[in-house]
Amino acid sequence: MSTRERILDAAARVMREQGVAHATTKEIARAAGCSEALLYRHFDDKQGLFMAVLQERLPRFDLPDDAVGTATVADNLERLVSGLLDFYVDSFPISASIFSSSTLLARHRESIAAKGAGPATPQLRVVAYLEAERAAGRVRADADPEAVARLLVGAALHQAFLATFWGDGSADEPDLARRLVAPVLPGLLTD
Amino acid sequence: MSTRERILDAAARVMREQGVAHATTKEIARAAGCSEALLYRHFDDKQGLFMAVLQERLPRFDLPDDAVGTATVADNLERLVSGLLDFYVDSFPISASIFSSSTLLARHRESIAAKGAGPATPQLRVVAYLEAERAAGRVRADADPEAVARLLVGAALHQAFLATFWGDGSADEPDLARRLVAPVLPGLLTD
DNA sequence: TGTACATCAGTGAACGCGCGTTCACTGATGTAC
DNA sequence: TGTACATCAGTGAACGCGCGTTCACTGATGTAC
Repeated sequence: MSTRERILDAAARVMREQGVAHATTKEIARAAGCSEALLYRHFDDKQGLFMAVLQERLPRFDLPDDAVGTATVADNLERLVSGLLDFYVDSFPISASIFSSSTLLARHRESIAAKGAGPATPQLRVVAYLEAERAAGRVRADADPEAVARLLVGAALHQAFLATFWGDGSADEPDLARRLVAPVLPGLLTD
Repeated sequence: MSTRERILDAAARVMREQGVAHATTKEIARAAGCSEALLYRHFDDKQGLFMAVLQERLPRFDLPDDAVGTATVADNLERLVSGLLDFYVDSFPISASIFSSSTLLARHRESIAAKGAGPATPQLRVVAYLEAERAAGRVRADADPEAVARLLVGAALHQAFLATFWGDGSADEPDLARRLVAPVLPGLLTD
């Protein structure tokens, strides 16, 4: 693994485990097993390193959306929510760092605008799935895909918020994804 | 307004507008219109000031729960979600500060454990409302109040996340609360 | 009433420390002839 | 093959600055006699 990658891993790990306030150049270098000086051979400055972490170490949310029309909608949604739970629990601690500084947030916002992706991506994926199922006739015509997507995505984010707050992998309820999907099914499925 | 309150307001404002990374003693004192030295007449140290902000300047979530049995469940839920949206949009920026430092998070977690309240409070309030309505026979016996509460609370948190990210009061959709409530009603209401 | 002292909110200036950053350097590896 | 030089990943030590914190002090207000 290249040095640059090692440094990014180390920075992400420190941010995740100790918080961005403790992510000093000294601490990151220690975690990467190198000198502080070496950080500056690979990144312009500390903010540049943080930006690189946000761009390259925030997990992407990928769903296998070839699921349209296969299995049941309930099963597909359950797997989707299960993926959302993993995604947010994983990414929340680093995502939270973005909000620690208005200048970092502004830079990240711009870099997001430049490329695709962004914080609404997971929601958009769920909306796309639901609309595809609606087109396929398995979801009611009068359903509100965006509202349903917000509910499911939101619940996953909320769970990540609580898990990060309590530190443990708190409330790893086995059936959580299924329980979260169940309440929206009656209004969603065609008869 | 007492000096102490002015300092707390100033610190909360800086944290909200610039992020906790910019909330230095110099900046807080400037915002409060006093000397840095004065901060230490009212708080032990900077972390003590931050703790006080978290305890005294994070809005409490209060719902008027005398609504059980009155109006319709749909209307009550809509007002509840509307309150949740305001609450999270308001509190998110400061809440995010908690995660910037593992030591601050640990101290806050302890102070939470000592008193009541905590990040699960909004969810518990919604659960309590739904269970009361179920006892009153307006919510189906086979409904899952906790899952529904997580969906609604989560969607509100998610909205606050996006709004804070985009900086504007982004997506102040007029009917959002109603749209978020609608998808869970079919599985919730008794016939 | 004046006078002497106590109290207290608030400050300017300094303190030391740890931060982000730079610089001159090293030592290993590659390359030309 | 040896030799002279180039390249490049990496570092120790220093730099200046801004941070959190403290201290001796001020000036206004209250209080005792």
